[in-house]
Amino acid sequence: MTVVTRFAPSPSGNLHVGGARTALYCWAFARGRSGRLVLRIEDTDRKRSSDAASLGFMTDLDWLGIDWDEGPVQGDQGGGDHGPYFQSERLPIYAEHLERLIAEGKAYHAFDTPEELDAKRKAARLAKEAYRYDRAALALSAEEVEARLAAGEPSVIRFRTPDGPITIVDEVLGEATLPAGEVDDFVIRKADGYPTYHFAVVIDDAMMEVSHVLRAQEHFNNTAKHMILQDALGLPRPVYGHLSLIFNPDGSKMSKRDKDKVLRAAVKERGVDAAPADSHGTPLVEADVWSTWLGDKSVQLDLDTLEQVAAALEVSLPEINVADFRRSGYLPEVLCNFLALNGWSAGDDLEKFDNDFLAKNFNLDRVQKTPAKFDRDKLLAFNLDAIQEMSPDVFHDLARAHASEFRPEFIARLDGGQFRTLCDASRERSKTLDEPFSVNRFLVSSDDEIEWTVSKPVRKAMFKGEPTGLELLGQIRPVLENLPDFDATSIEAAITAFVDEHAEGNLGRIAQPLRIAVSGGPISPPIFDTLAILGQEAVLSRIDRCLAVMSEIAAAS
RNA sequence: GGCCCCAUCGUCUAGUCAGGUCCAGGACACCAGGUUUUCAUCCUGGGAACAGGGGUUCGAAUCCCCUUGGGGUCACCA
Repeated sequence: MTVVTRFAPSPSGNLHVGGARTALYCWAFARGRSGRLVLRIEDTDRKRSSDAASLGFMTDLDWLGIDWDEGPVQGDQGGGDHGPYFQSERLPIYAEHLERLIAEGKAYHAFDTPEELDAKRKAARLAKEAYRYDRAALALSAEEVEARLAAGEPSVIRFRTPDGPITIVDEVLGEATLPAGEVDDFVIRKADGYPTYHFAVVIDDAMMEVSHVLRAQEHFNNTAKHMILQDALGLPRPVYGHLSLIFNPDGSKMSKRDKDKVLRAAVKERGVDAAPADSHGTPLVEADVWSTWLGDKSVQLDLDTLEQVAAALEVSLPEINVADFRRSGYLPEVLCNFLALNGWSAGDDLEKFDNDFLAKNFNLDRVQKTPAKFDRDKLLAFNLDAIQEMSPDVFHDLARAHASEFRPEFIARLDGGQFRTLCDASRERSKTLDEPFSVNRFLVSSDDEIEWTVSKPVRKAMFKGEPTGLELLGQIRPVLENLPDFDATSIEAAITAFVDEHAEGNLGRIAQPLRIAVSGGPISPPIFDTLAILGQEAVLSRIDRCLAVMSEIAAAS
């Protein structure tokens, strides 16, 4: 039997890490068994689905290195004999099965209004009972159903759940039996004519010849519904494996809310009283929306707005979606490795592996039953390790591609040689592809944008010692000015000679004042590289301004 | 709350299915030293868990029961 797995996202929102892990497991399971991976878009909720989201999912899967054999066509992948792969295009297929169920008395029309159902649900909740549909529609006579249908009254179709307990068989969690009455007569076609998830998924899995369904644990109980539906329709049953969820370190669910939460906290802490404005001067968020968002934790900003505000305020939002990790400079193979490790292990203390290895070794036996908490620190450590193992050439190329997409100001400001120097100087100290840029923004600032605050390390570097750092800075300026070649090697030679003569060979005495002068703070790549990247003109100009500012401070104190 | 599932260091996990080789191993994080022109990296060392209680057994992290804790679900969302 050919192994066929499927990844079936609903195209609302973005691909988050949990979904990515599911996709990765589906991919690995199929690849390791010479099987196929089907990508199916579950867009039966017309209000929430969008083409942009579908495209986004495919882009993210591509980036992760998860390719699909059947599904929407993108690049050279997709297509297949079991399409269409968008559920919204499969309505005639569902209709056929629906008619059969009704004809056989296994499904029926129901006319309950949402309001009526809501009221019953509330009553159930009040009575501390699980809500179950009361089969009110079953009391209707055939004639009455006909008449109401003919009158165009809105209705849904419900599945008539057979009596008796249902045993779910799952390769990860084992068997579980739901007592009789646990599953009620659930809706299989909505009033708008679209099938519900349960109905579409069962038919599509069968028609697409899916042999193994690996999906999130939130679907575990749904499996009972799917099984009785398969029985009623006479469809084959795939093997199921339910995957535990991925949580934040604090145990909360990972979701976009986390971004709202972080931004809201930052805004409150800094006392920002109005939304920042865009380049045209109009606020990114209208005043009233802004204040309700600030005051009400249940209110969320849309993702684009949220990110624009965060960017304007220089707040870094937690990564939730695959795209976030990409922008933060994580490597796709590292993300995959780490994701695979959250819920599966290779055994024998083996932690580092690539997708190839995963495909060859992934199995359901070693899938963890417990939910995992997502530890960004460990991911970061993995990313660092991967970067340190890269050749300088590879790192440079990846960093350049990253900068072209997310840090264009560095591409614009630095010439090829300077960019290369930055990469070489940053590789072994960078945990992400973004770090050479995020921590070195002073490299692309204009010279007069540099500001100095007299923090403790600055005070120590500038005003302590004999002579003081400030004095040394003044002395080294002409040395740098008179350098014919301003490359890292020449700078190093000059500074080393200077240090031998004026600072007892102690490089730190001058490196720190120089670093502060050109960057505004005590942190930068190695000082020779930093100066070479900036170029002579910028270095001299920044030293001059620094000398002026610091002398004033020294005089005042 | 009903129903279902799960339970090893702070976190991800190895070991559990076939009980002894485990006074529980690895990784990240943490702590203490060291290297280093800052930051970061790097090196050395350290603390850190079988949720609790009952059984079964010569012997239990491993099997059984209870308690506790955690998760899922209870939509015309998927």
